[in-house]
Amino acid sequence: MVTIRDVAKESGFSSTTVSIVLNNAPLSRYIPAVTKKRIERAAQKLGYRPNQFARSLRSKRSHTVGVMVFDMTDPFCTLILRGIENTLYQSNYLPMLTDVHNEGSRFERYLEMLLDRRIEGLIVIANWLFLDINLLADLEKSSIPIAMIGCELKNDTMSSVIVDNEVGGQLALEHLYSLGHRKIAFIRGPKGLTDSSPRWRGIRNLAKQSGMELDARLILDLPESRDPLSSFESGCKLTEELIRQKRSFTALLAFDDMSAFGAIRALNKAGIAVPEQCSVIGFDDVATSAIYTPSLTTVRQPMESMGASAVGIVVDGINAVLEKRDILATHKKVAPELVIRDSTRNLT
Amino acid sequence: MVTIRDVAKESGFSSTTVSIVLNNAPLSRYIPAVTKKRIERAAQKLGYRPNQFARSLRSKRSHTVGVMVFDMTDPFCTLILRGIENTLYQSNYLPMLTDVHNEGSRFERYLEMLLDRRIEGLIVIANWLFLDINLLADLEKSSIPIAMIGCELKNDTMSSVIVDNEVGGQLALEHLYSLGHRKIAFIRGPKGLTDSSPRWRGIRNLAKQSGMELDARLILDLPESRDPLSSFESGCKLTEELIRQKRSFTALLAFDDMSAFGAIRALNKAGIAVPEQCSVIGFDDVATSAIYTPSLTTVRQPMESMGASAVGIVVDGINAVLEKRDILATHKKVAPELVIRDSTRNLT
DNA sequence: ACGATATTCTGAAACACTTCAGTTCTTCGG
DNA sequence: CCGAAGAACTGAAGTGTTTCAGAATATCGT
Repeated sequence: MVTIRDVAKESGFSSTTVSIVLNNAPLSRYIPAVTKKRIERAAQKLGYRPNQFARSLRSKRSHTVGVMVFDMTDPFCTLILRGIENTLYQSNYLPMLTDVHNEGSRFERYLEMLLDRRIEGLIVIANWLFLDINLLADLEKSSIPIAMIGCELKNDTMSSVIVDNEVGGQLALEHLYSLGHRKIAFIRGPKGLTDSSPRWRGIRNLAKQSGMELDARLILDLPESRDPLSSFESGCKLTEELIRQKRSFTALLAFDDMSAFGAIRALNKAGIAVPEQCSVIGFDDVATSAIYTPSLTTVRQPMESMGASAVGIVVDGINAVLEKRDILATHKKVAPELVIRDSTRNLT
Repeated sequence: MVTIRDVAKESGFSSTTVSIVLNNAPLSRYIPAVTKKRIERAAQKLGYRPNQFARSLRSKRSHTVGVMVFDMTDPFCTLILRGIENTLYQSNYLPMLTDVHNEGSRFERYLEMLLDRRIEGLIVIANWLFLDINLLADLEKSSIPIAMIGCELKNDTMSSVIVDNEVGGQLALEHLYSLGHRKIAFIRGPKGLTDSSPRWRGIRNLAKQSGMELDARLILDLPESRDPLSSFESGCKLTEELIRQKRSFTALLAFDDMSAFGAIRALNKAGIAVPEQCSVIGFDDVATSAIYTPSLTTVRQPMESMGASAVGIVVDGINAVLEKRDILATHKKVAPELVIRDSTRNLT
C-alpha cells in the first residue's frame, strides 16, 4: 500500500505539504503551481489512494450515511432508494443499507452498528411501520441529522418527508366523483399506519364538501400486518366479502396500490370487469401499477424526489453540524399527483 | 467520546488488557474471570464503544461488503437484495449499496469509491447488463473476493451465482407442452443479455427432444435496451404485432415476467382472454407475478437464496484471504422452479 | 532449590492521516 | 534599513486501536 509518505519521498516534499495539496486545503493557496504539479504527478505515478480509515480517524468524518428501511420488499421502497442513492452519489456520500424487517431487535442492532460506524446522517424509510414508536425515540439520542420518509413525528429533532395524504385522499375521491361515481366502496388503511387516518380525512372532507354521503357498509379496513405485501391478500378478501354480500358499488377506492390490485383480482374473479363495471383507484403508484392489466389509476407519491429531499435535508444537517450552526428539523410535505390510467372510467 | 484509555483508567488495568478482554483475543485465556468482569463492568458503565476507524486502521479490516447493482429499478433485484442483506447481517457485515444505472462512468467511479473504503468483498448484481464487458475486467485487479449474480464469467478470479437458464427454458416449454399447446409464440431475450441464449437453447433442445417444431414466424426478439422495465413495452409491442399479423398461437412463452406482462396486456387489449384463449408463461417470478391478474405462471429464480449464496461465497473468500489460504472462484448454478399459477391452462 | 513453563499484565510502537505551530526566506512600505 | 507581513514549507503531535515483546510473579517437576 502506498502511503502519503511515499508520495512525499517521491515528490521531494514533506507529507504535510502533500496532504495540503492533495486535499486542496486552505493553506494550499500559498503553494505555487509547480509544487502542486510535482506532487500530483508523484501521487499519480505511485497510484496513491488515501487511506480512508486514517483519514476518518483523524478528521472524524466517515462520508457515509445510514439508510434504514423497515421492509425492503415493499415495492414502495425501490424508487425511494433510487432517489436516495442518486442524490447521495452527487454529494459524494455512500449509503449503508439496512433492512429492519419490522423487527425491534433488528432495529436496535442495526442502529448500533450504524452509529458505531459513525454515519454522519441517517435516513429512515418508515413506510410500513409496525414498531413501537418508542423505539424510534432511540434515534433522538444520536445527535446526527435524521430524516424519516413516510412517517411524520412532530418532533423537533428529526426531520421528515411525507406526502400530503389528505390532499391525496381528496384527489382520489374527486377523480371518482368527477367520473360520476356515487356508490363507492372504500378500503381504508390499517389503524397502525400513520398514513391511514389523514388519507381518510381527506376523503371524508371532500365527501362532505361535495355533499356526498358515505355508506358505512361499503367502508372496510385493512387488518394490521407486518407484511406490506399482505395488503394485496387483504384487499382481495375484503372485496370478495363485499361482493358476496351483494353490496352494490360502481367504484372502489383502495388504501394503496397493493390493496387495489387485490380488489381487481377479486372483482375479476367474480366476473366484474374493471373498469367497465367497476372503477378502481389506488394510492402510491408503485412500479407495478403502470404495467398492471388494466393499468392502475392511482395517486402518485413522488418517491424518487422524496428520497432526494431526505438526502438534501440530511446533507444540509451534516453541513450545519460541521459549521457548528444548529439547525432545526424540517418537515416537508410533498404534493401527490393523480395519475389517470385504465382502471377508472366514466359511469355510463 | 469515551476511549479505551478511559476504560483502562476506570477499571485500573492497562488499555492493552482492556483491548484483549473486550475482543476476547487469544491471550485473554490467561486473564482471570475477576479481571474480565471488572473491565466489562467499567466498559458498560462508561458506555464504551470502540472507534471503528481506529480499529480498522490498525487491523486493516472494514467489516463492510460492497454491493453493486446494475439497475435497482429492476424488480428482479429486490429479493436478491433481501437475501444479501439478511445473510450479511448474520455474518456481521454491513453492505454499501451502489447503483450503477448501467453507466460506465458510474461503474468506475463507484468501484473506486468502494475500494477506497476498503470493502472486504464485492457482490455484483449484473442482471440487466449492457456495459462493455471489458469494464468488468477492472474488477479482477482488486484482489478481493467478488461474486457476480446473474452473469457468468468463466473467469477464475470472480465467482458467480446464476440460475440454470437452460433447465429453466426447458421447464417453461415442457409445461406448455404438457398442457397440450403446440402453436406457441416465443419472445426471446435481447442478444446482449447473457441469459438470452441458454434460455433459448433449453427451449430448442426440449422442442427437438419432444418432436415439436418451432414456427419461425412466431419467434420474436426483444430489442436491446438499457432499461429493464422496457421489456414490458417491448413485449406488448411485439405481441400486438403478432396479433395484427393474425398469426395463430395458443400459448406464449416470454423471456421474462416483464415481457409476459406486456404480452398479457396486448392480448387483453385485443380481446384475447388469458388464459382461456391463450396461455402465457414468464420467467423470474418477480413480486408482481403473484399479484397480477391473472397471476402469472412462471419459472422462478430463487432470488433470495441466490443473494444468500453470493454472500456465502464472498464471506468464505474473505476468510480465506485472512488465513492466507487462496481459494479459487466458485461457479454456482442454481435450479429454477416452475410456479404454476393462473395464466396457463389446458388446451381444450 | 532451580530452571522451565504458565499466568497476569503492560509500555510502546505502529497504523496513515491532518493540522497546529513554527521556521526560513522574500518583499515592501515608510 | 528596519519591522511587518506574506509566501513556501515542515516537524511533530494527535486520532483510538491492536499487538509485539517483555516484565514480574507464581507453579511445578525433579
